[in-house]
Amino acid sequence: MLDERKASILRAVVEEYIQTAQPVGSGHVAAAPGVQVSSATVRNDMAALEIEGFLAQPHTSAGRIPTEKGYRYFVDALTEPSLDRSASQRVRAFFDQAHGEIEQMLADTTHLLSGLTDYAAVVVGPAHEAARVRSLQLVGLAPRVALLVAVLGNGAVEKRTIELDADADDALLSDVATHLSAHVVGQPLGSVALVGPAPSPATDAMVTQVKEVLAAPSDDDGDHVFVNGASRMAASFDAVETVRSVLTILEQQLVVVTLLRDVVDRGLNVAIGTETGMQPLADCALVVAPYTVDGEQVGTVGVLGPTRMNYPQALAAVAVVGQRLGRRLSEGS
Amino acid sequence: MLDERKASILRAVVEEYIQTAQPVGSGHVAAAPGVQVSSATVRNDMAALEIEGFLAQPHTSAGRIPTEKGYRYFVDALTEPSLDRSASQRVRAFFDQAHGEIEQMLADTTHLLSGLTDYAAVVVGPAHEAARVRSLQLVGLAPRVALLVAVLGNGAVEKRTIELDADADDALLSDVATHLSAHVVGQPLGSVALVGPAPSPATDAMVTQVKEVLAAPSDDDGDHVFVNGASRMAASFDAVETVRSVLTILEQQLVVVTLLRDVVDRGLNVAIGTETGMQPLADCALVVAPYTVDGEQVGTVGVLGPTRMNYPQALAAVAVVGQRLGRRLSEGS
DNA sequence: GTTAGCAGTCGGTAGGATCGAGTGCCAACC
DNA sequence: GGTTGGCACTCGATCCTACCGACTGCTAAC
Repeated sequence: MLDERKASILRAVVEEYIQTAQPVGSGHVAAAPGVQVSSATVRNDMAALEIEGFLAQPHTSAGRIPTEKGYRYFVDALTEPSLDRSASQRVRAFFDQAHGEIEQMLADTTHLLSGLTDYAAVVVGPAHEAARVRSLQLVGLAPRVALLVAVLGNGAVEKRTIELDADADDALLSDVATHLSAHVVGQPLGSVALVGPAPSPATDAMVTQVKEVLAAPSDDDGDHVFVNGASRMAASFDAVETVRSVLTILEQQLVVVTLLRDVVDRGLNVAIGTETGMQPLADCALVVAPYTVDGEQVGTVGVLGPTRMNYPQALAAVAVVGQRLGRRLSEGS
Repeated sequence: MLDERKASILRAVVEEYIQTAQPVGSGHVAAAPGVQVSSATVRNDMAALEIEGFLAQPHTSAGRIPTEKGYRYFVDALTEPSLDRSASQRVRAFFDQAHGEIEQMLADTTHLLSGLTDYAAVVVGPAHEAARVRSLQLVGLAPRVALLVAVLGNGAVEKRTIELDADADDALLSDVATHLSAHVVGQPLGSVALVGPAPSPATDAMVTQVKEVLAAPSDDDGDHVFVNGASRMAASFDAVETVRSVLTILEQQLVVVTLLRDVVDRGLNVAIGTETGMQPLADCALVVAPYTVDGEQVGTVGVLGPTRMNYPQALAAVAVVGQRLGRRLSEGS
């Protein structure tokens, strides 16, 4: 909807503002490669862009800064950005050596992503509910306390403490576990179906109780979120109050998960300012990418930075990391 | 070593500075309860306190602020502080309802502590190495990948991914696990002793391999640290650079663990500014308390705030929470 | 040893001048 | 008609100065 030249001018403003954090004047834009007209012409177009809502002026005699709408246009107009050589080298190296516990790997992924972009990185891990149970075990901790341990197909471990109604020795627990295993192993944790009658009454009562615990949603809503690089995020802002309120968001895991899920569900890969739907993130932008394991979306990676973030780089990094992470997680299963 | 009156004056300065963050003048000190002399006398003593290194003057014609040495004297002179009613009520309520996974409980404890003090809270969990193995299991994830899952006496679960040298079916894994269990269950995870010869050659080779993995220190050094309330910490400082560097520290789990351990090992319950041994924490103070399970120190709780923190409150909160946490964790075993 | 009084210091704030980056507009130009 | 150079104008940022006020250190009296 913007003509060629205005689009170039908008792009020049965004790019310079991202770099300098200073309002951009017509002179600078005219000097930018890709803009071949005089500063007077730029001024005319910038005035128009302001009226149309793409740019704003902090005060009369200052340059322009992009509005949310301006960033949005800029982002939408980006051609598929690609990662520079050294960065993609880092990504490759990381995933080549990645191994071990899934949680550790997801946490390390936030390190990688944060290091690549210099913003805060977030990784939402696969929901345990969706993974198939590979093994189930009951371990007694105290006379009336047992720990239910379920190993899932992707290597995650889900555990629930169970307060038993009656004393149980190891043999009984073992019986219950064996009985449950027969019905639960191979099924997704989230859809634990009916379990048939148990061999003995004592076992049966306990089976029922354990099954209830198993079927109940886990304490943490079954979501696993890893955050890293909050300090890098802090460096992007100069008002400590902004930093504080963003930190408050990042500390609430449930909020972070919901936020990412919302953005992904809306089909976006970037949420700018109020597009995030969170007031404290008005000065932030969120770049996300879902990742898939065996063709199914199971999680999300993302970075959180200032609205004036380096979108091309962040988009490329998030896309590549999401893709590689999904591929890596698909290998095991 | 300070006479009565100087001590009162120092205390008055520290208390007011903690509240206002403004240099404290002689007039204010003279008006403080506990100081019965005129401002002129206070001035004389403050000059002396400055020479002795307890106070500093940001500039001539300003009030005084406490130095590290001043805070240190103040803290050492504190009589065992106690928590106010509503706070101890909160602590009691928390531990009365606390239940479930140990990790979740430790994480919730950081919430509690952060909420009580309005600073960042840290809890270092019991090292898995020290806990006795209650159950051990091997679960196959892929033809040559197995997950070793050890349930520990305190309800924690330790897991290690094992890349097998040879293919293994469930029966073989089960054999190996059974064999290992016999030798490992009941022992501390950290001191997995020799395991006798296995029934069959195939089993034996795998037993050896798994035993190696089991004996190796875990990826995360066996320490488990939970941090919360970084946003509250941020609110205590007005230089974003300070916030950033403190966040950088808090993000490095290993550094945090080492830091707390060092402080506890030195027999301190408060580390002020450079006493922490970390340059970025020069403006911070750390209040810590170890907690014991069955009489043995297994972890640490602490809060991190500005040097001008509310020491009495923080000390009381950390002490009480540490004590209750230890007691709560002792129950189960 | 303590206190009242007083001169002196210095950061913080307010008012005013200046500077300069940047704008909007207009007239000329292609 | 779109583009451009020129020009008057705006307004934040910077610097200076004056001033205020919260302190201090010192001295002399108690």
